[in-house]
Amino acid sequence: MLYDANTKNMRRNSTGPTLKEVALAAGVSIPAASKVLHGRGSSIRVSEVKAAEIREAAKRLKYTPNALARSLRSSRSNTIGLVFEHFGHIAAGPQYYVQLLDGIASELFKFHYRLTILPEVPHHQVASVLNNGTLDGIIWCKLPADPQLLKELEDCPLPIIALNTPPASETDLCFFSCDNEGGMKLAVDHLAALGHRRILFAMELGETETPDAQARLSGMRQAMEMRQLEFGDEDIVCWSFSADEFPAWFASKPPHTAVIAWNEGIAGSIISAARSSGITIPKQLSVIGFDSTPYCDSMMPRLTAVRQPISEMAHAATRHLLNILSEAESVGNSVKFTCSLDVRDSTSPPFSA
Amino acid sequence: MLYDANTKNMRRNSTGPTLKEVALAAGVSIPAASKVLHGRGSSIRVSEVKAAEIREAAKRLKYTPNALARSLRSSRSNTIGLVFEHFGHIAAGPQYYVQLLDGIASELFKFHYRLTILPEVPHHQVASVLNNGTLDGIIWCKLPADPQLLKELEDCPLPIIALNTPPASETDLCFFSCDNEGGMKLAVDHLAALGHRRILFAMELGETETPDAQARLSGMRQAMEMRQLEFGDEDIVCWSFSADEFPAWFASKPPHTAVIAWNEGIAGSIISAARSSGITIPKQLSVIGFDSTPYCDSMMPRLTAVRQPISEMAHAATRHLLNILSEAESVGNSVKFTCSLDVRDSTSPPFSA
DNA sequence: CTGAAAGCGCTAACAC
DNA sequence: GTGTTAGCGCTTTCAG
Repeated sequence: MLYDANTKNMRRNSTGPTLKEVALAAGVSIPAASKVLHGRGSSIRVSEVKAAEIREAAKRLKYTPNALARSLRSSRSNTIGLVFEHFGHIAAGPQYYVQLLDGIASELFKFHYRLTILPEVPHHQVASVLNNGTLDGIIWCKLPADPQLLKELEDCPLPIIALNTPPASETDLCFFSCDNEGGMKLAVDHLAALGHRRILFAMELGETETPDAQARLSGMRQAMEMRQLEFGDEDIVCWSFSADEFPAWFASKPPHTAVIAWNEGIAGSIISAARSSGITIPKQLSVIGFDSTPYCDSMMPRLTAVRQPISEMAHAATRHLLNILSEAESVGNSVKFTCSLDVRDSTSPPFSA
Repeated sequence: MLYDANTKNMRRNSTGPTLKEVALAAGVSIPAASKVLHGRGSSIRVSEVKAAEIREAAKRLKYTPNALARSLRSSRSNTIGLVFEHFGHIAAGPQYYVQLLDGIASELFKFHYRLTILPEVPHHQVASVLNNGTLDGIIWCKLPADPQLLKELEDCPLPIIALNTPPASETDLCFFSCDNEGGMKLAVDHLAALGHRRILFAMELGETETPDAQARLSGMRQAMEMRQLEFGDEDIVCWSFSADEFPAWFASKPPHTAVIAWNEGIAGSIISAARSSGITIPKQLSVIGFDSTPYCDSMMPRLTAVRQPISEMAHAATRHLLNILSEAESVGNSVKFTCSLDVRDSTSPPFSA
């Protein structure tokens, strides 16, 4: 005997008809229907006649497979989770974030994965948020260098990719990042070649402790040292987005002739602050930003900026995760991407030169 | 007898320990453990002693509830799906999209919902993509006015909110949109008050057929008519993002003294095209954009723009969806948000005036 | 070729 | 108080 039409579980719930109902309608067993409609089960062979009936029934009933049940069974959700440290910034902040998101999503979609954006994950309970069956893997942007967090992540059985995070020494997570040091060197070299000797680094409030920030700082330090240019604490400033304090700063600080900004957002606010203080850029002050995005072209003057290959990085990281998922492939390969410099109009030889 | 320790299902799979293992470790039944750890089941009462043991076991084993199983049982995934018509634009396009995304996400996270970004949904198989158990509700941005699609959506048992979509007459979906007509009227009024009589509308390639676009166009038409200003096909132009054709256009077209741009992106490209052609803005040409975002402030001159309350709209739409979910509340309330005008520096009386 | 049976991990109704 | 019994919808042996 097959399935009883008046079992109480036959109620049409919100998810629509089930495989059982289709099987019933077609007069076959559930596994048969499963095989025909989803083509999995190895040991089941269905005659073309029955198969046609099953397909017909499914169509007529508008059968929709329940992904939840399938995932529960197969331990595969076909969904990747994205963790953004400081997601709140995504709209307010630089374009950088969107490009990352875009790159990840487009790659994922190509392979029929879904993307779930997670709220900020409490660092002490990573597992319960991530490892709950709904996610096949994680991409964590700007993973903080908190050793305890790293430890927890390693205990988490899910494959995790740290994107835009410089590799941390003592773990075997997989890191995708840009060569921050190299990028800073490009910026310093460009300015030095133009004749600048005293250069300011403008950080963003709240970002100073991130691995990225540390890397850029040390990159700048090295590059300046290499050219025997002065670079000390006085040459590092933490900018708030409004930059109201600009005029005072410009008058009081050491005679910097150029600024390297933590990101395009900071650079933009420096430029507009300068403009409203009547300071001419680049004549009186050269400005370089980190991250070369469409933003940079809309500024006036157009912003010279270090370019990290954001989309490439996002693609590569995503692809790597997908590879791990499909073939249990080489985990632990960290990749560092080279930066380049997009020279636009916000840099020139210093006025005095 | 409780659970047998050497049943073969006891293997530690990738999702970690199960309720069963916790129950076993604590020497209680599965429902008891469930009740204590997740506090649901009504009819079960557990002694404090056992409860403590259960909690202890869970902690020791690092038990993580499987959200998949729970969702399957409860028909609730605590996840909202987001459909962006043309998601590809999100990084390249105007900030508008990000702000929407940001608004939705932040509201959702507040209520412990997750956000899943869906790839573009094939219009002929909406149900199978959306109604598969993994989503509690949908927010569809820029829902196209395709009647067949609307029909399919109505058949879909999931609550669906159309965000940034003017209400379509014949459905009972719920629409959240801005008053495009009113916004265009503000723009026209502003320009007319400054003395402009011939105004161009610069659309975006590929957007011209969207409901939003139609609404803005008709809004502009009405506003111009009301003031008895000329407005015909010659006054509508479709701009590609590069706007290389600007100089030719500026020389050949009717003597427009002002442009209203479909969005900030278009406006920005007009401004920079004008700049490189040696045309002064606003003196020789006033420019107004739709969507007042941080972009507008970074342009030179700063862009006068119509503001739709993007974040508010996103919040309201999200909240509404959540309400429907929690109380099966009033579906079908469409809301239209009022626009305002942010006057900045890209508009002035026409040169000739 | 095809159906019955077991079970993914969890919850809810019903005993005692 | 506490355990047993039934499934959520689907897939996968395993018998015939």
